[in-house]
Amino acid sequence: MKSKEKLQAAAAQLFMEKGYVNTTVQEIANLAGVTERTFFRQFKDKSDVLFDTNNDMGQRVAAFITDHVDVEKKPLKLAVEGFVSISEFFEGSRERVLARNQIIQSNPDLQERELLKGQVLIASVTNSLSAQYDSDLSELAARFAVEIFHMAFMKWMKSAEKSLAEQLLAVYELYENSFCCGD
Amino acid sequence: MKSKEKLQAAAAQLFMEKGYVNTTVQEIANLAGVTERTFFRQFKDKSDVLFDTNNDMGQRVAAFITDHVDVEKKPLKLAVEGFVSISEFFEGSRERVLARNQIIQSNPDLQERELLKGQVLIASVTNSLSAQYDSDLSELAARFAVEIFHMAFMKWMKSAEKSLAEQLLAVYELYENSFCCGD
DNA sequence: ATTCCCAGGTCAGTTTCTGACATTTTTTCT
DNA sequence: AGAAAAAATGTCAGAAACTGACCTGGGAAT
Repeated sequence: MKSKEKLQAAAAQLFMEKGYVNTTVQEIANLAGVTERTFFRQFKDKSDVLFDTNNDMGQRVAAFITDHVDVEKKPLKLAVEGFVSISEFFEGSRERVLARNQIIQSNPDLQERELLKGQVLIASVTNSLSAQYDSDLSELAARFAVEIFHMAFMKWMKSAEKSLAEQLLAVYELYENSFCCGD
Repeated sequence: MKSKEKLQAAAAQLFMEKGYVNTTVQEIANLAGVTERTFFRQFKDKSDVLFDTNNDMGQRVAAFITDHVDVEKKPLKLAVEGFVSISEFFEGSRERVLARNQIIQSNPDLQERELLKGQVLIASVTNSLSAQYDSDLSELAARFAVEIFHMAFMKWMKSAEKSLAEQLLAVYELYENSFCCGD
């Protein structure tokens, strides 16, 4: 087990036990059996330990989009389908996702970081869309799609009744039924 | 001049002169003629000095929305009009806004904080919309409206050719023409 | 005038984060 | 295998961000 993973595991455990603010980087490092200094070599700051920096999700959604080019289809629809395509990835780890989200919601710093991740996601999706669509249109669609995902994700976490994919489609349909065509 | 304002002025000056990361809270406090301690009494952290906490903008947009209830009108349209209604507020201080934005774009921490402000904005708009519309629909419209504002704002900063209001309507029309009706 | 209040000062301490350099561990090359 | 190179981690010193506890002076209220 690499030290990075050990640190992530240790952090997750301690954040759950005593909360984010009450656990010090010292403690995380100790529990992981390494030095505080190597924590800061692996992660740019304390909050970083909770976030994937590699934008896995963005890559996957972008891949789906580039694999399903279809000039007939509206960009937002395509982007939302991209998110649907990765949604089952979350279904298996509902527990972990919920726990992680609880930690994040407990602290403004973490919320901010989560939002920044959203920006990276937008950039990925924008980029993959812009191979087929106008640049502004791509960005707008990407932003809307990420917001739809965000809402669906929140609803999915609040209640287990629907799958994430279903929530995504539900929000998308809410949009289609209520926003489109005229004022 | 209250110490809070002196600190804000000092911070703005120093951030411009030497950049955000290179200026210390010490220096800001010194230039403002107060102690480091009182800086942290006025602002929760270093970045806080750049942000209005009172959500002025959200209040104004929300006020417009509640003043212009119209069951015929789609919520997104109404929300966008809310943003249009406050857009002239920015026109007068383009210089300041640009300078401030340059500082913010120079540092991830500041970008994150700006994004959190966006969430507060979303909450305000959602709240004002939900007096007339379904709760989920209100949130979705608020999110989309804020994204439209965000894009328009960026374009407005990049070039002075169009007013912010014009950019807003341009982005909104891009949405109307390209997203609506069918897949 | 006396009390009270409160913005600000003082100080000591914790925590986060970085730079510089030493040491260990792993990989690569022959 | 064994030397050389490279990557990871340790050590240490220190700056900067932030907090808690307590003190102080001067203005507002009664």
